Amino acid sequence: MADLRSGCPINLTLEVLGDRWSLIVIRDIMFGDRRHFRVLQRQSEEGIASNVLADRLKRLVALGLLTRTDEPGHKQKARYSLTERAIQLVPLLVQMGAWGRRHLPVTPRLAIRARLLEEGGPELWADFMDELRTAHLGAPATGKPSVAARLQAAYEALAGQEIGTRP
Amino acid sequence: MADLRSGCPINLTLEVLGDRWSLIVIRDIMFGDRRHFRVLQRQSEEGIASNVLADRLKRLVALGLLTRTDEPGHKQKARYSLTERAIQLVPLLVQMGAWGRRHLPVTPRLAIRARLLEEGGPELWADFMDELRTAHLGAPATGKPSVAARLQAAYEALAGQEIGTRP
DNA sequence: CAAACCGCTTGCGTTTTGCAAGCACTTGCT
DNA sequence: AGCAAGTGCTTGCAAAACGCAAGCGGTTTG
Repeated sequence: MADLRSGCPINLTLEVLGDRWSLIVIRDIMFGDRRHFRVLQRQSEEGIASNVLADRLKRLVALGLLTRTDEPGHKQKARYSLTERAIQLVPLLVQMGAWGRRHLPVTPRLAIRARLLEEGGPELWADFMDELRTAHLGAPATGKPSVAARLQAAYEALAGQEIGTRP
Repeated sequence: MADLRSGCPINLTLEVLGDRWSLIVIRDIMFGDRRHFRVLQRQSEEGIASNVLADRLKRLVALGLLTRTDEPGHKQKARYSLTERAIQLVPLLVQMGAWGRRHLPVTPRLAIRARLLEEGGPELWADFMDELRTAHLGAPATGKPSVAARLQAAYEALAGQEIGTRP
């Protein structure tokens, strides 16, 4: 992040996240709880190439959006976690989901989480961010019912329906 | 937009806007009221190349985010306007500005608009969107005090201060 | 002890980007 | 009338990024 084009907030955000893959990686770690390289690569809906994934992980760690730690009890397993910085991207990702859902040809199965988060409003986002803090930063649990679990349940319910409704 | 990687709302938004220049162009049209090619190119803070600008304008028109019309009374002048789709990007751009302002090395002069919009909240965004509708879609004016003017005034006030405060 | 798995690298062809120059045309000035 | 300035955009070319497939040195598992 040496040569910056300008100090405009929107531009700077674009310089950090304005490519086709960085936010995909963050999305999968955040909403899919995919914390390991192979999982991020192979369970990716979009099919990210391993060299690109490696590059993005390195870059996001360097930018302070992810941290890389060794998995305890497994010498070569690397575990990626979100930083506070990345967790604060939740409202941005929600807005991206909201806009995409309104204006682009989304599939219902993949849009359900976006819809729930959008409808939940800022309070739900804050709960979800707190949950991410316990999962990724080791913050104490709040004891509230899990937002992630609700999102996942809705997703699976729709994935089940889909067998009957789409070929 | 033929071959899509997946139907996830975030991914689709990224496929449309996930590059280093598309949102810069929209930002300049939206907040800087730059509606012509040469102005977009030469008054760009970030220095966009003319071929990239041409490509992005074409692409954004094709995607339904901009419209291109001939300027009345000037045969070769083209005027770019935001569509409703693009106007609905306001909340997303506000979130991008908010995140960038918190986490990246912004310059105060360029961050002031982001700050005002962020602090104004959804009501201010809605007013601003209505204003964009009158400016770009020919919607009737609301008669409310102009948000764009307030943003511009704040920007200029800070640009004035800056002469004394930064070399 | 072999097979599966781990994060990641390498090689290579294709696509996108960035930079500078320029083009056909219109407008404004004198 | 004539000419400079301005209009949106194109072209040529080098550099960087991307996408794909294969594979590598190590670890863990059965």
